[in-house]
Amino acid sequence: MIKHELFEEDLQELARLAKALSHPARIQILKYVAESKTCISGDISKELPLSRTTVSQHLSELKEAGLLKGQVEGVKIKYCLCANNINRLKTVFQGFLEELEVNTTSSC
Amino acid sequence: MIKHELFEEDLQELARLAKALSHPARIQILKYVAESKTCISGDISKELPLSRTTVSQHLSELKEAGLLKGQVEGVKIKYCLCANNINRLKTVFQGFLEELEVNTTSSC
DNA sequence: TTTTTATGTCGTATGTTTGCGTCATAAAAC
DNA sequence: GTTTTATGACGCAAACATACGACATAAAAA
Repeated sequence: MIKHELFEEDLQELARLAKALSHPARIQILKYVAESKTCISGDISKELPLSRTTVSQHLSELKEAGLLKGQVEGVKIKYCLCANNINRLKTVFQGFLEELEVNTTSSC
Repeated sequence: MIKHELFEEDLQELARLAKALSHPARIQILKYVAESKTCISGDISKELPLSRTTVSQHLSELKEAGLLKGQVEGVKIKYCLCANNINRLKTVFQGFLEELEVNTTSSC
């Protein structure tokens, strides 16, 4: 009995994406990968005030959400944004934010 | 030792807002309040596949995040979007999404 | 071939979220 | 004044998230 499934799929998708962004470490990772060309896993860990293990877990979550991909390069792993899903993220969020905008009549 | 506080305040703010949107019930509530003029607490509960108590808790979380306000009207409580903070939400998210957009060179 | 380096996985502790029933309260209807 | 209606607050259980040390693995360097 997973209550999430009782909601419309588009609500679930937006909620899943929002959840991926719901921790400052994951946002910092996404920003860092976006702005750096290198984006090696080890470099990411060094940027954050968390243990390497914990960062690795946050990386997995972002991979799970489809926002990142990792490519093996010898011993190292090069992470990069997954353009398709980042674009999907934008579409979904912008659509939602516009829906909220339209009726600012019911606001206070 | 709250690890969240080790991150920059702008990352924390975005994460807090994303967390408020990280459950389909809360997204449905925001959409419903945005599109309906009435937005009585009881009506909201009836729209969702959750108990009234649980919906009330989600409403509190949205209030806590500043996205909603409730005005007492006799026995009933009328909910409405909080325009200021909804706009803040838009600014913050759009800024973030643009940052990700700029360097799609480092993508795959 | 041994050691070092980069990384993921596992187990576990602690903390947070979700979901709901029961209770309390206060306005409105009777 | 009693009952009904609408609602939040409290307390609890189950599920999930966060954080990390210890271990495993596999490429590269020595």
